[in-house]
Amino acid sequence: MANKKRTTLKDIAKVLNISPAAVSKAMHDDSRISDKTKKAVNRVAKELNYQPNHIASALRKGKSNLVGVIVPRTNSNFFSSVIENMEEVLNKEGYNIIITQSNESFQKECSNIDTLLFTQVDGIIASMANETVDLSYYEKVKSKGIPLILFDRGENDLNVDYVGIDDYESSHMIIKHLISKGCKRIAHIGGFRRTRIFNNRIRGYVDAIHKYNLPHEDHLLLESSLTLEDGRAKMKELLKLKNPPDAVYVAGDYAALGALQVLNEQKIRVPEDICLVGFGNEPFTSLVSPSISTVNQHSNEIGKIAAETFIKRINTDNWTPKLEKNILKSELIIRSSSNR
Amino acid sequence: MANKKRTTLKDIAKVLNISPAAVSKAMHDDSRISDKTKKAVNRVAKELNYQPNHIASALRKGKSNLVGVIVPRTNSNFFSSVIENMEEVLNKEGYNIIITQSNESFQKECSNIDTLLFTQVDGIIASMANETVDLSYYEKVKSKGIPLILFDRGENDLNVDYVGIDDYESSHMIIKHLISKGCKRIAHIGGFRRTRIFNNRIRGYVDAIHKYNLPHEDHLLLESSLTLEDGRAKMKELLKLKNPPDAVYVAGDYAALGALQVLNEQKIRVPEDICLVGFGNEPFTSLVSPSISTVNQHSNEIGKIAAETFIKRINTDNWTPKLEKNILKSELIIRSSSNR
DNA sequence: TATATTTGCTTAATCGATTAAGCAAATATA
DNA sequence: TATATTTGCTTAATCGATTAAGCAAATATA
Repeated sequence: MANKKRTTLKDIAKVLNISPAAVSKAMHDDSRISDKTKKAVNRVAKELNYQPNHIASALRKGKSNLVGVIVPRTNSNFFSSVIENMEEVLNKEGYNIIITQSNESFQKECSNIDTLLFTQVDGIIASMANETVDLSYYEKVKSKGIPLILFDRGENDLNVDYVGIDDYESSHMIIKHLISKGCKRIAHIGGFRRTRIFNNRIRGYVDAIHKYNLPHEDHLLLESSLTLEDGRAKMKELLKLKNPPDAVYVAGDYAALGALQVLNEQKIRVPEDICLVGFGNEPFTSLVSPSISTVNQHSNEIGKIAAETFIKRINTDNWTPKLEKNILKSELIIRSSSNR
Repeated sequence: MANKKRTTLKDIAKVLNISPAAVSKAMHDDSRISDKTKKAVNRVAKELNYQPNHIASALRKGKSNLVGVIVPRTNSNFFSSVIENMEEVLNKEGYNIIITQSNESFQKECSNIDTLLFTQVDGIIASMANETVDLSYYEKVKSKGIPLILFDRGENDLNVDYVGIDDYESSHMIIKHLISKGCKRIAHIGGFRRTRIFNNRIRGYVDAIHKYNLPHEDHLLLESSLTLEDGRAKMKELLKLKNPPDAVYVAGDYAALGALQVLNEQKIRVPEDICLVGFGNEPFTSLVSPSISTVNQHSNEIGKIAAETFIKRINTDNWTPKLEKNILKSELIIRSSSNR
């Protein structure tokens, strides 16, 4: 293979008979370098096909221009869209991202953090695994003094910047919508209470139910892992009640799909007999029949804001303890499953 | 924030009153360093919470231990699963990966390649965008002398290592299956011929049709972008034929879903009136009704082999022109849409 | 006992790019 | 004209880890 050595600043300097330092400054458009020299440097750089050695510059400047990203899984419309938008902002600022997946495993998440720190990333943007309760690894990131930004699955105790949607308010929006469709007994298949976002959805559900004077019964509120399978199981539980609900609000789209499958199998008409609303706007929600009403979490905005928050942090030397908590409004997408 | 400087080899050396060189060697278990010193070094390293500066070592050794990955999009079960398996192999060997998405855009793909080269990756593992015809950017990677491995969407002209499934044979398998279900007029909604994998599926379809003496008519073979929308359009075209097919083999799952929607809308029974088979085993194929028969591409194996091929290449100094072409057997998953 | 080898380290250079400090020539200002 | 400032560079050190070369002491071999 062509193993010709790469061109360095020194090579350019030699051609022009100036110092490497002058070349470096010319490349960075330093005001103390003449236009003539700058032009010559750029010309020779192009001729020799110069590509800066990013590693050398990283070592000298003490920063890698890499941002680590940790997500539960990339294989989800929400996360991949967040990443895409994050990337756009960060690339523009000269940063590249290293994406890692935790697969919802706490252990994998910890090892990802170690990997990213080892790679000397300049910051970490993360959404936590469902399993994660112990925050010591994130404390480790904080103690390194590099920016840590959480999104979607954040943890308030950590005291770091956060971007996400207003889960509490989203629940209100859903309940209000279901009531407008004439629903009188609304059940909630929620996520695990220990995860903040799911806890907020549950609180929102309970408060909205009270606000509108609907029956709030313990067996109408179930906690779930929100997998498709568990969505099926929880829907079956609800159908076995002697007084089943006329609407079900599920805190995740996969579980909502499971619920829908059970309803279809049992020939219960959706939305005529039971209205169904999911959460997350996964693409399949519009593909199944009936299509599932769900909540759009503005993944593009979240990605963009998370990236911008990072940029802001990295550019302020004087660490300000003021945190950015960006809570976005979500959007209810009404489809067949609740549109009666 | 705690901005205490990171511990370096020098710090450890100072504590033990030996040279940084000795510390470095002790860390790497050099045979010329005494056990006593090694133990002491490890003890102090732990005490001072030493983390090696990856960047400094990368600069000195001329390698970054980063592998660049380019995929059309991470938001697909196939690609995210490939990446997951690749990561596992590479992490074990001390490599980290930088994932980038081309979003099926040739231009984005080129800029991703530039980004990765700029980041000094030690190699690139890629699956090409649909748009990509011009290979000059990949030639650039080759000319840098770093390993380039392609998977799934590869291009034979490039003369690089490749991992994928046997698309030609997969088509045969599908046609054979459909014939076993009594189908007599089998249509194919294929991808763009310029992409090798789709061309192979088309060739496999045509040859199998001939082999089994089925009618091979031009209007039964359509070329498509394989999006959901185009799947719908092409299915409508097929239904307008005066002699419509009794089975449709679609070269991608999203397009297959589009086709299914049209069939459902027009009250054509699947599989009774028309059998449907997709390609790729995207999760939703098992979720829609009827569930869609499809082809599993062994994403885990592909990821593993691609990573292993990279490791093999990076560890052989003497460049051997012998290429690895790994063609895996695929697996047909028979579901309701073709099981009559 | 005399020489050869091995052990366990040190010294100094290196990977490229960057930057603080400084210097001479050119230009501006008093 | 004398001094101050600006311009356009150079010199040398630096970011940490690594490694070739080498040296003295310890050990092995003849």
